[in-house]
Amino acid sequence: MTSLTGELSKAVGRAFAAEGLGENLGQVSRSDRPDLCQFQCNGALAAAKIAKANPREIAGRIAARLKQDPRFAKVEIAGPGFINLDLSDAALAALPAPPAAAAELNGKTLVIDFGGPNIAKPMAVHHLRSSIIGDCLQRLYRANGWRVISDVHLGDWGLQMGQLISEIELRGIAPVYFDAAFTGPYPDVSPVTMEELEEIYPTASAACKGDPARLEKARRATVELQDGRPGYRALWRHFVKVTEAGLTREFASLGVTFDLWNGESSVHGLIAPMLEDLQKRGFAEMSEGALVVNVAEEGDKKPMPPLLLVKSDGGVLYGTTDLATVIERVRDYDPDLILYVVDHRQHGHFEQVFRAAHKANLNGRAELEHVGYGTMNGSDGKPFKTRAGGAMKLYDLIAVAIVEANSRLAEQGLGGDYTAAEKAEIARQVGIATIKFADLSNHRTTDYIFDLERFSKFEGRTGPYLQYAAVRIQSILRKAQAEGHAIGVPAIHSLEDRALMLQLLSMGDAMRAAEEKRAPNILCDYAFELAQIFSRFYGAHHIMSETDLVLRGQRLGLCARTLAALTGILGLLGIEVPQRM
RNA sequence: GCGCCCGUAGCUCAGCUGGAUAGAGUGCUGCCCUCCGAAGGCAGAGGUCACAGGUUCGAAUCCUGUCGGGCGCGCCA
Repeated sequence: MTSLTGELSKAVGRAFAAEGLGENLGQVSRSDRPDLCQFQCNGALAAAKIAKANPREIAGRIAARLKQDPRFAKVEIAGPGFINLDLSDAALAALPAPPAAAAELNGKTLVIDFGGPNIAKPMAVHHLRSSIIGDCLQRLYRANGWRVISDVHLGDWGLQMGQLISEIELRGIAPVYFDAAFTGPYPDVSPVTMEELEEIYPTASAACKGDPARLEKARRATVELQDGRPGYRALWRHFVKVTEAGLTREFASLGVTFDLWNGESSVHGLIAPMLEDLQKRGFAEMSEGALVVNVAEEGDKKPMPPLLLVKSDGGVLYGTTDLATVIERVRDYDPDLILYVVDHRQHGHFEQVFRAAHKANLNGRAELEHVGYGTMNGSDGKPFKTRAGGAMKLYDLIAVAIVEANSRLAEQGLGGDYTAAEKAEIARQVGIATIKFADLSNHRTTDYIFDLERFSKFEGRTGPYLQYAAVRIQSILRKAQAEGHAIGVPAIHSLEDRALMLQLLSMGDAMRAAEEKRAPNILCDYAFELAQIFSRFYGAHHIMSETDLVLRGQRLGLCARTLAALTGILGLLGIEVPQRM
């Protein structure tokens, strides 16, 4: 995706270079003062600081050079030394339309780890963030030309598994899996359903919390599972299978997909060799009965505990599997970058894992980065709970949003001629859009106040507003087609045309900035501004009733381009555009 | 205790590699459907950017301190 300000920065940078100044001073951005100009460059101020010279004098020399460039309709010096720029309408119109999707590959590979649901637990609202931020990023990186491998990375190998197994033993639900004399084969059908697991897990977890002996039993079961006890493995496979069936449905309802359904257990075979290698090379050592990697570094401002690889009871931890997973991903994909889209409270953990990986040189050429996001709290600022005190299920949240969308559809009195199936599909698309946009439009690192009302709003800066804008354009284009009106090449005749064209051409900048900062909210901002600018254009000019056929064609051209851009960005956010709504 | 993050309009939030008059949505007050979809558009009121110092020609943005809030800190994930 080409970057408009990137292109302009090159031109201005050349002017700086020609004056013997740093080329990087020529950085151009959209103007903070749209009333004064379209673009600005503040490099003369920085240059003046470095050279201890007069900024306006430097700006004047740069401006003189830029005036030679016919693309600029205006080159002005303002204030202390801003260089203000306007492109000519001809230059704007001549710029290529940003492609709506998939650029050519840039040769870079990303592995992205997100979702991270756990076995035996239904997805709760707090899984929403990782899922849709991660999904947005994988779509964005693909659109920006990366080869992307996404991995759901199930939590399927830790103490929780031992808690489940031991609880099932205590309840006597399926004794065959605990009979050491049994030689198999084990039953094909799971002894527990997903609903039962959802009840068993919290019970077991609570029991372990209050009873050291009970916890010890769970620990032992975990180690035996990891060591390969056949009955435990067979039981565990049932847990995984039963859970995956539910998770697949949940992710499908969100429109989120993964290339890999790996889990912590996937790297089990890599752990023993990794431990041996780390010990042999002197990176792992025994400490307080556990095998650890010391990751403290000189200059640390805080105590940095070691990364625990093997507990004193012989079990491995998620840091162990995370480290082994780095090895696996480097081996299989040789990525340039591995992103972990995980709650920011895990920051310390990832710092340990990354340090260990770097120290032992396990990460190949891959940069490792924790893309943290804010926690989800209730309106009281405390971790979100339902009235009953439990975590709200993601499924229930989606259902609420869809019900709201449905009632709005009915309120509008529109869609009287829609079939029931079509109404249901529209409500689903609108409901999901509401949730996704409400979540993604916050900067990912800010702590999140979960508010049901917010997830059901349709006015203002919301997902449905954007869908509405796109649907309205589709409607115009459908009518134009029905009446045989030609769609022309966009041209600029008015303020509204110009503003819209500028915004359309800035799509690449938004995508680049969102990638660099791993920040979906930048895409949300862009899409909202685009829709707003279109609405002004739409309010100011007639399209279908325009009698000047050339003008009408040009406006239809702007509509078509806007629709492509809007649909494209919404696609990156994982938001679908209904045919009508 | 140590460390990280945060404190911007009544509310929910952008902006933070320093730059011109600090933005949006919502809520509030008005206006706009005998013309393409009003889930819309336009206008108005609303802010000592927590506080105090400092660096700078210039600070919401950088530095220091204070207050307030959140989070993390070895055998859970």
